[in-house]
Amino acid sequence: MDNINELFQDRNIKLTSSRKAILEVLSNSSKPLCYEEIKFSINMDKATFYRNITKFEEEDIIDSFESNDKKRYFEIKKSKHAHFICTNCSKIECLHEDFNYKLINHKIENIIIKGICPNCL
Amino acid sequence: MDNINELFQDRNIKLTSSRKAILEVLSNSSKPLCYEEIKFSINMDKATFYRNITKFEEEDIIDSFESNDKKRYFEIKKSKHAHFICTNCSKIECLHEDFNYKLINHKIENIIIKGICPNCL
DNA sequence: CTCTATGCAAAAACTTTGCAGGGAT
DNA sequence: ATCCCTGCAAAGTTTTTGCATAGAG
Repeated sequence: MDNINELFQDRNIKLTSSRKAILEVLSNSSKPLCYEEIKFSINMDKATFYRNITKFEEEDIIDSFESNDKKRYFEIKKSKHAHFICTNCSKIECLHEDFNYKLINHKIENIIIKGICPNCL
Repeated sequence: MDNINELFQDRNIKLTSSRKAILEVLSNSSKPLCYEEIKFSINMDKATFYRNITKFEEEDIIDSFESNDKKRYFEIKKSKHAHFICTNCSKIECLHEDFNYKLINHKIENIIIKGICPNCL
């Protein structure tokens, strides 16, 4: 994401420094992040954080999924890809392979594969 | 599952009526169930329930996954299949199609696809 | 100026843990 | 008799809500 401001144009959402901060952290990260991790970089109340996250999801700016550690992880919406979550070490991998999934009449938003990662095997 | 008692043989786990009850409810169900739903059929403390669920997972008797409603859903371990979870109505579908997923060096335990189901589309 | 966003504190929702007593083998 | 299981109550974790104030457009 070169210009976060673009995301706020044409959307029913106000540009605040909290929101900018969240999106900056997420777009500088190569992997999905949870509240704790984002909070580490920026100072923001958790209520504000989650309210903004909700807004971002409504506006189709980010995706989220629950990981093995019960936390929700967030990432900027980009080309659809699956996530592999290790149920042993909780590491999250982004999988860019093609999964050949065809679900007629379903809209697929998110694919999560849980299992044991190479390291833990 | 024709004989639940078989599951307890050869396993480091005692056959108690609580455990039998959980497995009976799960094996009579065509879909994954959460604590609330199982609790509806049988009377058992939630601590006991979750402790037994943990044991069952350790012993590879059941599988679980988190759904859209933040609850954990359980089912007797059977042929590997994916679950589709509707992020709108939270309905869970078991998908028996082949997904053609090949993840070298990973052990796949669970595949969850989130999106919008035909009904909600 | 108006309407939405923010921070704080408290609540909510699901799951886990401590502890004393009960049950399986 | 031993060790694991159970129920109750209380705590834990992540996320959500209410309310008064601050800030964006």
